[in-house]
Amino acid sequence: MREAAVVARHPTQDRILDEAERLFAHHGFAGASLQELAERVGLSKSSLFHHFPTKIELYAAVLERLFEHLWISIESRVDRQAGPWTRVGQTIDLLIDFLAERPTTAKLLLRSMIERDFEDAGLTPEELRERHGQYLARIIQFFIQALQDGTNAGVFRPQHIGHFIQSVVGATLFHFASGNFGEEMIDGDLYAPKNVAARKEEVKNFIRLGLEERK
Amino acid sequence: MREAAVVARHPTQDRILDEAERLFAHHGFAGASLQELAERVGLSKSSLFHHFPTKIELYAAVLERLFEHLWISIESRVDRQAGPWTRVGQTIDLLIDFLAERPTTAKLLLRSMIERDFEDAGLTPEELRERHGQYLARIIQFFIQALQDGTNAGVFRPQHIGHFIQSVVGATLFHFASGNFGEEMIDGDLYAPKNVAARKEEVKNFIRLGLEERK
DNA sequence: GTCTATAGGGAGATAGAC
DNA sequence: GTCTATCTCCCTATAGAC
Repeated sequence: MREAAVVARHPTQDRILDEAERLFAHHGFAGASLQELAERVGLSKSSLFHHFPTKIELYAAVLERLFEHLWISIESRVDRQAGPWTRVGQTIDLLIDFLAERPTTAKLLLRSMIERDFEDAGLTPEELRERHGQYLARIIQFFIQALQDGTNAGVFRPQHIGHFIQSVVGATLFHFASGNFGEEMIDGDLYAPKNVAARKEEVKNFIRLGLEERK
Repeated sequence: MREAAVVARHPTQDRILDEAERLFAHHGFAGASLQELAERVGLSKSSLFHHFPTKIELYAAVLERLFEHLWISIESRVDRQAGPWTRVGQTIDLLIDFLAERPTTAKLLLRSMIERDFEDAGLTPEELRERHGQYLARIIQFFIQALQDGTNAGVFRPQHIGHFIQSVVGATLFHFASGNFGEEMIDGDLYAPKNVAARKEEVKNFIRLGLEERK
């Protein structure tokens, strides 16, 4: 049985995961080279195989750590006793803070959703769910709960929760992964603190207008 | 000077482009194999090089055709004399129709925005802009114009247009590229006609709530 | 736990006949 | 315009010494 709490890792493994995260985000699973990874970490290529048995396992470990960190960040900092507005707003803030921390995070998360690398490598959906899917499911469930509480309390307009989450995820993940396109849209660095703050307000404002029960 | 209208192509080239579009969408630029492409088209691998000099040129041609078709679809069918609400709504409908037509389109467009394959291959930003950037710029400009007209007419709330477009693009492109994640969210096939229609209403409703000047 | 050496295959691209 | 044959390179992964 996999441990749900933070998995202890060897320091060398963490250095490998850090560099692998950057390479997979920039080049994708197929485009990332273990030779380049080894050089950046300062190891020989074959030493990588001592820590991770295959390339796809390394990729899975990168994603697992990422989803784990995101879940811990949200779970440990959102006030579960607060009202639905507060919980939704805090979750958005923490998600955006997480994406804004490193420019590789949003690209990697987006890739993991649109690509089929695991299926191509022969891993079953069940294996995937046990690895990183468990954290994603908890994050989504946490958000759904806040939305349902708000609807039940009559402060949120009733709506299709799934479509709403698709819009929120699209508006956050896509923005921070959008590269040159996004920089032209907002005419500046996506990751500059003032632009990150502006994005938070944009998304929360959109949520407020979209959710608010009209008086 | 590049011709702005539909570029005439050899039938074989179009068959290659059709299959290449699917392969690049599924596996990414690095992950797509020219061997597999040749087999699917029914040609030998080296025959591909008669029609397209390099893999990256083939990829560029796939994207150029895609952006060209999207631009033509919008440009030829949106009523430029209509009011801002109508133009914005029609553009959203046509964009979603375009994405919904084939399950590969949204993935490919999203990849082209988040990946750096062209830069990695040594193509300059200027070359890219001349190839498919020109169509993207026109589409965005068309949408911006409708938004500005609405704001000037006092029917749209003033706002940061760049951030707003990021939200709209995220809510549409991400949705249709989101694969298993999206299917779990809406509990069904993303491309089923009734779910496509529901997505149109969701996005337009979001836009209406977000743009409408409160009475 | 890290290394050197290498296996074994597939990649993109080219040469040249027809 | 399509083919077969081939080049060269880089890929993931393994073997085995230290």
